[in-house]
Amino acid sequence: MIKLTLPDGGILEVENGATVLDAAGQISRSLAKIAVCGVSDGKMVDLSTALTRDTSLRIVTEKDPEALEVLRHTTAHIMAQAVKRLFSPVAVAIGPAIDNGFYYDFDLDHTFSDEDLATIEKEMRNIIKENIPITRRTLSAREAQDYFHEKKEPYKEELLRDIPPEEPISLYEQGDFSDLCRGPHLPATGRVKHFRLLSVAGAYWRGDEKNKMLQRIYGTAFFSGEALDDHIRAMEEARMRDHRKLGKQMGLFHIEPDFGPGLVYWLPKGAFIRRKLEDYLIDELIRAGYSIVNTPHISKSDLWKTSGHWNFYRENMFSPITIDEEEYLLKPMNCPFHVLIFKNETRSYRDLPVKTAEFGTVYRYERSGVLHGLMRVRGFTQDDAHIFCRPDQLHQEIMDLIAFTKRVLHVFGFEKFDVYLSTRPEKYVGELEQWDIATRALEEALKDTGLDYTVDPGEGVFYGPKIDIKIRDSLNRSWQCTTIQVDFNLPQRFDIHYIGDDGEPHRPIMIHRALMGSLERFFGVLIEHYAGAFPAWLLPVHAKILPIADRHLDYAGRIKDALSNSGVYADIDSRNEKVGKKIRDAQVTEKVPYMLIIGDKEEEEKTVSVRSRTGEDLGSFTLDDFTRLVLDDIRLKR
RNA sequence: GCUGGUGUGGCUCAGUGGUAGAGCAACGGUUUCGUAAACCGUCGGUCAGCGGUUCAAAUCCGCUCACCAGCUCCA
Repeated sequence: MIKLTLPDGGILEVENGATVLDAAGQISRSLAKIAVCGVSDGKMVDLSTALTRDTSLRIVTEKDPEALEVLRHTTAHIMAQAVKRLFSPVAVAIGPAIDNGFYYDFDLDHTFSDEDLATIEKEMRNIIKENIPITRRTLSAREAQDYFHEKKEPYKEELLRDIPPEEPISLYEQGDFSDLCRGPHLPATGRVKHFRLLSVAGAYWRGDEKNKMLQRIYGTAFFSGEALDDHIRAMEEARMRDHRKLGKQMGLFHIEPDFGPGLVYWLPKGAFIRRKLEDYLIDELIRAGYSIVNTPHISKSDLWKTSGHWNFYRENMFSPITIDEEEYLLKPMNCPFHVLIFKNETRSYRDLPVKTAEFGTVYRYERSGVLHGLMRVRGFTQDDAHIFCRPDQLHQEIMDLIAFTKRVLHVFGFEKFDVYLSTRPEKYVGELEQWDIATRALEEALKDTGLDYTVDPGEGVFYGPKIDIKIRDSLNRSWQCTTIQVDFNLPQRFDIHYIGDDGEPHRPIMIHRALMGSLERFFGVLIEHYAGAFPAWLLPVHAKILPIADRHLDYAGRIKDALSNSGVYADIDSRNEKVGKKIRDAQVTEKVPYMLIIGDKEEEEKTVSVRSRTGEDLGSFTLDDFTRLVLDDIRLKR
């Protein structure tokens, strides 16, 4: 007998050699039914794993988050098996579980179509019906090499070469299919029930564009039909919220693909919202001690040579413009200009930190395949700022920035963030020692604010490491907006300094930061986050007045004027339409916060009937009460 | 940039070799209406662009551009 320590601290005695499933069954029959795998000694193991010594054991069930990973991984194997049954020859590459599902990469001559997905799905259902046991066996590196060589799986052979020789190599087999895999897996194909293949796309082998492009099939799987349906519904919801769709429908922005892909036109309503965002932010910036500046859109290439952009960022810059035989470049960043503003006067250590902020419009060349609505464009406006500070101020400034960022993002209802610390990339400028100091400063600030963060090795900018804060929106999707970057390099390149209390010149440290990131992207995120239903404080129309018949137009006009005098923006739908149609347009298409329905009754009682865009009838209001309601919304930014 | 798909009036889409269609929007009228689409009529397209095949091309072929799903990259 051996002793198993369970998560609750209890000890379970089982026979030496009993499997994880046996142990689960010994705890309870129902547990064994929903068991997916086990965690023993901190390692995920199959249900069929034999236990041969005293150890800790936790049974992972369908309710645990890790279980989905196992399910999806197994579903990926079933998909690969189906593809191998249907097509030949096929080489399989990798097929992991990912955030919302799984994928598998294949190399074959036939190109998959959507019809193929249906066929593959059908074959997968066959495999599931066959309820094939999934078994694991381990073999030596040599055996594995021979095995996959014989099976003509060159990608597996390549993967094998990267596995350290001392590590055991495991193979998972289900009937006519086998795969190199760490596992664990479900015990049989029949355990997979609710899945869906979603799309097919190209993907480079190992994500490197120098390698061959493979075909990737994406899919997802869940333990219950409801969970799968929920997920499909959420995908549908995300499609409905797509900022490109809503932007068109609501008249927020526009792009002219024929006259400049990735270049954004802010339509009146979108431009109004942008102005409100800018006003709000400028207010906050001034309060936080920033100076608002404006700088040119182009400058001579010399500036970009000095800054290092010409060497390290050229592939993202637009081609030079020649003016009076001099070469000018469109700015991809604002930082060199802010450095020049700093340099424009002699700075004392007492002046520091100097904080310059600008809504600076920059242009970056992006490869044609990556443009995406407002999220990825070629011209955008950053809510950019640069902080020039003394070394002893660095830590506090970063702390302040993180707090400032959180405060502003909370206003928009963003409560959850993913924080990344990106370290030195392959192409970089400056000395290693300074990179270390900068990276440490960011890391310490992160630790001191108590934020959880992930290190992203090699993902920093060429001049310094950075903290990226990704926003989770209302659908729990993640967007990168905020970035905080420490830079020792530009101050050096431009030879800027301040006079210290010792009367000597000293080099300041520079922090680059963008909070919303780009106004375009932030706007896109907001559209999807709010599903187009912007809070009143950002909107050009707070209330749509909907007269029932033409004879109410006079009263409608008087209401509009009265509201306007108290700072509530109202519009009248004076079209010759029935009120149902006016409601539909105001609520569904325009998403105006309030609709004021007025007819004989309202005119008689000097009231308005208020309907919210959520569809709720809020009842009859006096004009004063309604004004107060809207002004409260605006004041509280709700 | 790469792989696959798509490109038809302002919008959403039908039309697979034989004279370009629908709904919505716009415009003109009728109707004056009580909480998610009234009715009638009118206008509007060198079918992304260029070239080719054909008696004949939105439709078949080639190139270019753009968009979409990804890969890669990033605010």
